[in-house]
Amino acid sequence: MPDVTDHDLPPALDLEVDIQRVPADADTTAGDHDASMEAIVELCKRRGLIFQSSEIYGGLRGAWDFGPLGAALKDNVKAAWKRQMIQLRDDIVQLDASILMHPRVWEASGHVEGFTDPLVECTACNQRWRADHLEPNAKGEVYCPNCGGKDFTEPKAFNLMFRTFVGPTEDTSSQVWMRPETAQGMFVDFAHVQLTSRQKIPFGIAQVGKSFRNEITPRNFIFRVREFEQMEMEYFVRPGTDEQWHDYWIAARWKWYLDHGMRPENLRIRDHGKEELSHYAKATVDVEYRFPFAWSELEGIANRTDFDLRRHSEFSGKDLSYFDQERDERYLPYVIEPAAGVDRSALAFLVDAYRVEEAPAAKGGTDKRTVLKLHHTLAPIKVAVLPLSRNDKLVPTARKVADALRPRWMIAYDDAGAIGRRYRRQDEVGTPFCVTVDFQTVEEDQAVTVRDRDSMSQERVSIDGLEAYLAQRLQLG
RNA sequence: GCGGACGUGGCUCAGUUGGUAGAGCACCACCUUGCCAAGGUGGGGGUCGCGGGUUCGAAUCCCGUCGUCCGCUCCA
Repeated sequence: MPDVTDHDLPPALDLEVDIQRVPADADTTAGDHDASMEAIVELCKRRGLIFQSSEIYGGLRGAWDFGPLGAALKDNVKAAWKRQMIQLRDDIVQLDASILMHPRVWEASGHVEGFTDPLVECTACNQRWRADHLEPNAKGEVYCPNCGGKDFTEPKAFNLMFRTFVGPTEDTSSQVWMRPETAQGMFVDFAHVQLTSRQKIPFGIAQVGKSFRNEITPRNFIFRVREFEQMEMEYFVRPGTDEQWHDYWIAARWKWYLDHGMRPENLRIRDHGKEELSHYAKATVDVEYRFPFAWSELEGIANRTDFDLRRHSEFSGKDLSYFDQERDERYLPYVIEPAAGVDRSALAFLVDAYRVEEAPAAKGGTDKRTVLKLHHTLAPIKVAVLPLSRNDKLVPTARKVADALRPRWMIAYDDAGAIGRRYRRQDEVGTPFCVTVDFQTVEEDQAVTVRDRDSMSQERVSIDGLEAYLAQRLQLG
């Protein structure tokens, strides 16, 4: 086998902040945090960002709806991910595979078997256990670790995948699964995408989409849910270069979170322990965020080896190996997979941006303001246009200013209530800039006041130059 | 799935021993030449998660169900 050349290896990445890497058994306790989960949930509900699914019917556990601003935030997270993963590179292409796939896909992937836990229940104390986790005693009898009872219900298979049926009959031949991860789409379509996009290894396929897992216990707001969205990328590399590429993607993903405003002290990389590794992985790290409830996973970055392509080759009978023309050799690529959760990332960005600060009050002294210091790229609304008061002189001009900016950014227009109150409203949902139209604007200078969310400083800017000014101040991309 | 707590207007809550719901904030309209929330006047909005039961009568008692939180189990 020829030597591995630089051509196959990842480029170096400059990191402004060193990666904080911790061992598998690192403490998960979150400690003090600026925002409580209660405060976040309350804000999301009150401002219509995120609320329970099917609320008028009592809600459905583990399912959440994203309202106008929440949907915009989530879109911005996904767009920021796709920008880094796809738009700014020429070695990664996008895929949008279907949620329903051939049932054999999930046999090959190991999900039919590996995602099924045999659960038994102790008839004495009703505690439930995984049958394969119960330890026999000296006599070889299986007993309940809780009460010592020896009578259990029959093992009941609990599969984390949702099941449904295609076509008019509901029998086993028409049964299909709803995907528990988007990754298999990239593996199953690997050869087709590689060929048609004329990519050479190393290269990647990226996908953003919904996945479904029938979690036993949805918990922590939108952190663990049954229907969720993933941002996954499968990067195919030459065996032997996989560990370098694994390190590269860990660094690249670390950088991405920081580039989008996440505070480094709330972020860390945790290695998986051996018993923690998935059935497909040779090595995995989690990108963890310090949520108010605990350090918890935002993203897993796994070295999946050639497990998936090998299994799909076996199960489908189709050769999924790659032929390297330069080397004149054929091999099954190894895969490095950064797989991030959209919903939990959005939650982490919200928590991280949430501040309660001292702010000057109108009648002297100070006052509290709640402000989401979201990165400009992620803010649902970029600019709010506010006439100083609702007034026949100011409103038409303010409307005109707002309409002129709309084609370029998400704009809010608000003329209800006191100006200070409206600033607070915009702070609360993270709008970076407020533009205020006053009497001086229409009577004298055709200029407006631009107020900065973070510093609360103000600057006078002519209407003619407003768009260019904002474009320069907004840090997007 | 088990155990515990809980579920009252958009939000946060109060509702005494069961007799047909209140507050603050928010919201809407008008007034206020007004730049960082909580001035004035007026106004809309809940039948008490949902279903059933007991009762002359239930937000208040009972059962079921859905949901939330904590712990266990499990897990991205």
